[in-house]
Amino acid sequence: MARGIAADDMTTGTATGVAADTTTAAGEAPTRRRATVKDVAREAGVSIGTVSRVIRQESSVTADIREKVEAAILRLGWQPSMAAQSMRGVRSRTIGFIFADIRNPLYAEMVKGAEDLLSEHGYMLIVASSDGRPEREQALIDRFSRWNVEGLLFSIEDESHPQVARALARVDFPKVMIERAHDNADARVCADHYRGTLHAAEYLLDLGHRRIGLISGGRRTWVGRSRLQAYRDAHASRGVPIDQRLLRLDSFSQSYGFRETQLLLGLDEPPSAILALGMRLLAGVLPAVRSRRCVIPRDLSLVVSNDSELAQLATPAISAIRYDPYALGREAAQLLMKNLGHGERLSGTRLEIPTEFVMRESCARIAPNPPAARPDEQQGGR
Amino acid sequence: MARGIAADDMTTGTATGVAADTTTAAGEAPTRRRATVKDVAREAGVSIGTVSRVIRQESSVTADIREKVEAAILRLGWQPSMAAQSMRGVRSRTIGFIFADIRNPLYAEMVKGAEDLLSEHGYMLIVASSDGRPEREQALIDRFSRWNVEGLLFSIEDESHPQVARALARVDFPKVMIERAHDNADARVCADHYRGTLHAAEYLLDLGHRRIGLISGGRRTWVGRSRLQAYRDAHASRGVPIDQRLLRLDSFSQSYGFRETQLLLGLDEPPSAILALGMRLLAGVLPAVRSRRCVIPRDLSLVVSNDSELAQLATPAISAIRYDPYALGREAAQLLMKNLGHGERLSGTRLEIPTEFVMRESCARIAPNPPAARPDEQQGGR
DNA sequence: TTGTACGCGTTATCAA
DNA sequence: TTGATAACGCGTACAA
Repeated sequence: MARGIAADDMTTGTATGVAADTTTAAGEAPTRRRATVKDVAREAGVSIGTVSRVIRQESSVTADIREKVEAAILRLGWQPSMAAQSMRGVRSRTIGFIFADIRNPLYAEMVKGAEDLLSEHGYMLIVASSDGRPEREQALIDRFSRWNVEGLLFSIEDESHPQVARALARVDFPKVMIERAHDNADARVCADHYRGTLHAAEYLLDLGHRRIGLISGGRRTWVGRSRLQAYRDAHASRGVPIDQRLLRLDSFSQSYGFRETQLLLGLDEPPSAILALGMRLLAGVLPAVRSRRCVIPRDLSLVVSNDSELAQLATPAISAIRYDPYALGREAAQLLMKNLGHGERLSGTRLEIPTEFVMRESCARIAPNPPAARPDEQQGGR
Repeated sequence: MARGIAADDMTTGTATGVAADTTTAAGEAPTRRRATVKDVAREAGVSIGTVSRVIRQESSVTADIREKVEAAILRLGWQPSMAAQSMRGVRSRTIGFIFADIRNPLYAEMVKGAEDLLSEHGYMLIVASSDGRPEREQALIDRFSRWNVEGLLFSIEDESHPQVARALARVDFPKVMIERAHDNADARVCADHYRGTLHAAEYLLDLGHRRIGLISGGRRTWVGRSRLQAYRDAHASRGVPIDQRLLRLDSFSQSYGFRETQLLLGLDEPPSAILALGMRLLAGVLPAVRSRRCVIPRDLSLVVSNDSELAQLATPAISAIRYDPYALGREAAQLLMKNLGHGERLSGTRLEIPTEFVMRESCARIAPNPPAARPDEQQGGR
């Protein structure tokens, strides 16, 4: 009576059969048993083999029997148990995706991209975040493996962590790294951060900037290394030396962006430009800049990565290094599907998503004279 | 020979053991079989029952045997198959979460909140997005059920969709609705949108606004209804009639925000204030406002929901109705855990997350005289 | 074309 | 304390 389900079925169907719960004498928990093939077979008056053949779309079933079975299935609301199917070697049609934090909009986009492509292939995506903790990454890999996922999309936190490497090695489904490089993966998909960063750094250098702050994270990942390398190469190509104190490479977090911006602007020789490379940094950089009554681009030029609504709509609009994370997720999933198709792995495949530089209003040319004494910068007099 | 497991074990003994693959004579696919209890039992020289007892932490196993078994497990890299365990009724320790689109940062926060709480209880969260399509919602519910999830967090798209209602009814685990109301769920957690919207609307009315545009979505959900009700009640309490043309209630999308803002501002009698209630609307509203050379708050007052970095850092900063989606996700998961604990369902529980109004610089007082002719509004006199 | 019986990898119940 | 064995729900040879 608390649950109208059984009652409803009774009145309508020929016989609810097993799916209906056995309400024990008193008003106890209405624990209802899930229907099984046997129940369906009995309900339809056939054998379990026939039921199995019906749901597996085998052609060797006569129309009327098929109808009877399908009706019974509908009546009982039966669905084959994944567990039992899985034990018989039926594929799970499921892909796992592990990354640090779903709150990073980039990952959210990638997840959506992957999910869309996978669903086109009848696959389902299950995601879990690791918080960037290697133990959790390892636990999740193991857990996914126990769930019989058929493949894994993974954005590892520390590419050189031995435990995680071992966990990756011992599972036998294809693995695609996202924005990372790893020997134990079959393929990787990354945005072209090197080129994007190179372009941005050269742009700033060519505007005359000689002290460019770099705020970013991911020291232990391919993304971090590419960006730093591009920053260095740009300086080398323009013959500009790098002041190590301008490098702040320990985190992507908003609070880190805030703190390090303040510190940079407080230096004796503050940078005249900042590269803030990491989705959430901008929301920390902007308040820090404003708190110092610093005006962009007059007092400071700024380039961020990735693009965001905030970068587009801030005043002034912030120039950004952009790429399409949705496409990245989609490509990665695509690669996984290909790998699943071939028995052999297309190992070593490496896909690169292009980056583009979106020029807005956050950068200004700087006078080539040394900023030692600046008598005229009081009110930005023309 | 096809599966070298036994052979490998023999030869290596303590070393890599079974997990290592046996590349068959030619360069064939190194298809590796997963180890099972039997393998472990054989490796450790015990029976499978003992192995099972070891991993289930039963106390009735002597220390030396336990050690032998654990060593064997480590050597073979064995993990009990979820499928087989599941068939024996072992709980999956997994919760499902269904919503429209993970790219909505609110959901991302909720997911994180739920995930954090669940992991404290040894549970794992698996999420999937429905794209707001009822068929997909239904398919996902069924799929989760087949995966033996123990509970479901769900933000249904259309509360009155019969198919989805039936899908919900036929699965027997506890279900908690997120930001929605539904008879077939055991509990619900919502933000107090009514109060938040009421406060915002009254605030605008008290500033003298008489024509307040409302842009939002979710007609078929509790959220949408609460907001509209609050909007109406605020007007009623201030004795202000509502012009139906100011109501734009068909979507939460950014593009909808852009289009409807343009349309509203193009009316013969445009609104003097806009309530944009939906996370992604602001990114559409702002450009639309700017494209009309309309200045906030001089020409238009604006209040949005939910709060965001964009609202905080835009110029001027935008007043917002705020709540904590992380807490919402966490509370919902908490409720689910409670439901799992008790055999009986704490049905009908309803939790409300408080909203607050964050006043910033996007609203201005408006003169009480009718805006029919406005000769002095050329350059914002004074 | 349909039914029967076995096995998948676990857990749990018996005996020993 | 340990070992043998019967389930669990499904897929599938094989028999009818």
